[in-house]
Amino acid sequence: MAFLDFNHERFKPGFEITSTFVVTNNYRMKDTEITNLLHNANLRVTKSRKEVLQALSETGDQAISSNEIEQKLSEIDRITLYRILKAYEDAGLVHSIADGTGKKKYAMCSSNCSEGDHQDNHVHFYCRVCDTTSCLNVVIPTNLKFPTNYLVEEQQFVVSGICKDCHNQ
Amino acid sequence: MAFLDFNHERFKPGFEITSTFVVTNNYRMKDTEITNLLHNANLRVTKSRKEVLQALSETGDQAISSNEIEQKLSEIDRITLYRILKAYEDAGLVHSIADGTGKKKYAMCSSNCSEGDHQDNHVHFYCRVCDTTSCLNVVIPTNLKFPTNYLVEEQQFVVSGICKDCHNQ
DNA sequence: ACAAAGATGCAACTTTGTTGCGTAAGGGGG
DNA sequence: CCCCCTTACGCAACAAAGTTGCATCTTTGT
Repeated sequence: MAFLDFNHERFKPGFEITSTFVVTNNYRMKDTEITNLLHNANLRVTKSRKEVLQALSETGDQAISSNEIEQKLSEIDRITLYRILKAYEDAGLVHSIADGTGKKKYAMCSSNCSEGDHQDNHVHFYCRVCDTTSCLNVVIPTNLKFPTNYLVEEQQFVVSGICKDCHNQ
Repeated sequence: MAFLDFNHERFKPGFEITSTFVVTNNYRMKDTEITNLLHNANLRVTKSRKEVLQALSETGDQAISSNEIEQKLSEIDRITLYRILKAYEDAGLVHSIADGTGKKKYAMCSSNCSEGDHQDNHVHFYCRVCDTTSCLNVVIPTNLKFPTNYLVEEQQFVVSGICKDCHNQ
């Protein structure tokens, strides 16, 4: 856990991003992969749960809302979906983003998103043209000089504007 | 406007915060001040609008929800309040924060928050204990090395955890 | 003071999200 | 393979946030 004390220390996060920006794959997971993922997370394997993970893996780095998942799956119950997403978030399989649109967006955690004390420490981008939120493969460094008094548990860095696809038109 | 291109340039914002963390005043604005503020923003001066600005100025650096404002004012219509807040946001008098709670929080813009192309470029902190969101007097620098392709218009940096008051107990 | 422009207030509605509870299904033990 | 406990599902009902339309009232420039 990092500490904040803006009175005594400089707030100098010192971004030093080493990774370049690469769009993560829109990989359609195999059934066995999904089952293993659920097993490892101590979650029961059900039809709905597998479908939700499937849907999230297909969208890749693009974060989608509960409603969008519901439409992709058509058969799933709305309330069940909420509960599944909550379970996934608690388990660290999925992270949610408040992108300013008022709707929570969900995306699969990448492998570097550790369970338990899991932080979603990458930058998100919201495009106001195509109304999509995506995960950028750019990590908010955890070695920020956060001083005392404030206990920092999570950080969300959402950049909004126009994404590369919409901007090139 | 800054540009993003994670392929060619390092995402190296290079935080260099010069201001220290100081809680801004919970200053109760005078009636004439409020009137001037509205005039300068080309907004009509009405009872409700003055009261909303009053309420927001009283909370100071603490961002509050539409609902909280409604309760402080008791007489105001819920829908009118939404419209007032929208008008204030458009005019650059007020900025909103998506702190992850699902409710939009509002706070007055400080003087360095320029109108028009107004960015709310300071860090926000959400405390999960007292359930409050506050503006930190710490600015996200605008000289981030944002390269091409992505057009960056706004940035929101929300840090959450436990605030100094709740942590010292 | 008048008239146009704009703000207000009410109704009705949509969307998002939550809670409770009976039923169905998963999965470990025998 | 079946039983049974635990957990997930699905429905209803509800709560809260936010939007739209429209008639009425208020502000403000002339």
